[in-house]
Amino acid sequence: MPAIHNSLTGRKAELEPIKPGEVRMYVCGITVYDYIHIGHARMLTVFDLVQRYLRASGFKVTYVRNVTDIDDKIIQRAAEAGEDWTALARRFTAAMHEDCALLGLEPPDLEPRATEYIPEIIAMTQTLIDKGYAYLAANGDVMYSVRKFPAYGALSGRNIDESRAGARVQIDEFKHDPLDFVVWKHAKPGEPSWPSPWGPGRPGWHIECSAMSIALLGEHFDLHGGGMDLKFPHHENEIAQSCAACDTPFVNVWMHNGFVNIDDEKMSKSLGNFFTVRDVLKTLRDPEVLRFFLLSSHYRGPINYSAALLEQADETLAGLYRALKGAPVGAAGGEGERSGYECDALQRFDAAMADDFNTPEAMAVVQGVARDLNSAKAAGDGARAAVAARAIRSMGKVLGLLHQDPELYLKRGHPSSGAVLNDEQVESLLAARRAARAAKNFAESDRIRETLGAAGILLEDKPGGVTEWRRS
RNA sequence: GGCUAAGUGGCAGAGUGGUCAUGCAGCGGCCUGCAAAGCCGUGUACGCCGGUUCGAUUCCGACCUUAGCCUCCA
Repeated sequence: MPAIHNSLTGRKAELEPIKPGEVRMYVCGITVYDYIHIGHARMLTVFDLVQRYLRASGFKVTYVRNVTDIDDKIIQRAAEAGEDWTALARRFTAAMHEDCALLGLEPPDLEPRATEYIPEIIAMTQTLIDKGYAYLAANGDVMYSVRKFPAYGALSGRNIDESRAGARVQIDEFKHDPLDFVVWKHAKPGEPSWPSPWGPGRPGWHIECSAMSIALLGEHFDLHGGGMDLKFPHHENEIAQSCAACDTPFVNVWMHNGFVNIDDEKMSKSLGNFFTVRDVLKTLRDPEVLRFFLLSSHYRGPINYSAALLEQADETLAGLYRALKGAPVGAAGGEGERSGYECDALQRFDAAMADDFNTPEAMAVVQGVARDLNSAKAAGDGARAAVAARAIRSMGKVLGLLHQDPELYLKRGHPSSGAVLNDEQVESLLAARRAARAAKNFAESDRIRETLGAAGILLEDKPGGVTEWRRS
């Protein structure tokens, strides 16, 4: 059983699914008012990994990741752009899906949109009012009365009496208590709205996740994830709503991924250190570099983003593909019994992953096998190489990495180096160099190598007069 | 002010009460016409101060520093 750090208890514990063999998980997805940024990419990648690993471990997984398609920012952006808010939300949902596909993310099993769950949201709001947890404020909003829920603060570990609400927040005169939050927002003139018992309005942010997760996964499910910053107040509020409405424990394990920082500072639009996935991908040889980078540190810690670090990730990943290149596939003993060597490697990999998704440690296992693969190749031991390559591929599959054809991967140019020469031009220069080398005209062959090198083409002379090449 | 993380070698980043993380970069060697790639070898790393211990980077306590949350936010 994998052990997972639970934000609710602050400790690591073995996963105990409510239904044996089955994991139901909900992750707070994207509010679609803009293109996704690398912070989103980390969250999406982390939970894609969680989902993949749990499946690889034999669990039946139901992975729900919502789309928030009604929200203040969407309305605001649409107004600014003179675009219909539904059109804007649809446009950025499609863009998000494109980016997710590039990042190699498996689609969630279910992807509910807030606007499709208005009846459920209204019903849940009514239940909260009926049970005395929510009230209709004088301004027409339905508010949640935080003081009515004794467990409030359990997830974020805060005592509500010690919070200095009001010190930095404008106190809303319509709230009975400064901590109270909006469940249902009444519509201002011209705003999108749905009819409700409290007049036309729209859901608050927190209620949508409560309603959608319960509608799709039931009142009590296994795992709930999201970014660190959602712990408070979003997830705290979700717990307050769901537990109050259903009188159930709601979620067993809460997972929160760390942030992507820029120069050790939080990425934000106001600081101007904001990177969209689209822009970052333009600077990379392959989107896989970003996934590799994001998984090369543990999901709960912060990760610092910079072009230099991505460069390092590119080099390391390329090294893995270099090892895989030319490794025999399904050679002697290929598809049969796993050797002791392979079992050992896979076990160490699995132990790392089962320990709260320790991807850095898991990747160190992959590196070790890659070294053995290189040794086997150098020794001409095809059988050993095939076994190692197969182990790397199966570990890579769990990580969502190393699934590409090494040859094609390595010949793909790095955008910054500029693809000056096409494959044919490279081949013809290589033919000329081969002739020069055969004639022992090394001055000429070195000149050609330099020409190629200047164009970002790296050569490797192999035994038997064969020269392999790749782009830097 | 409250709460929560974290401080590891040039860089990134795991982990552990007492031989090894791992990768990138560096250095030496092998290989190569020379390279490249690869392999082998190589670096008195664990914020500071105390304590526990035969022994602490790892446990405990104080301190310093940094980041995040406390307001929309992955």
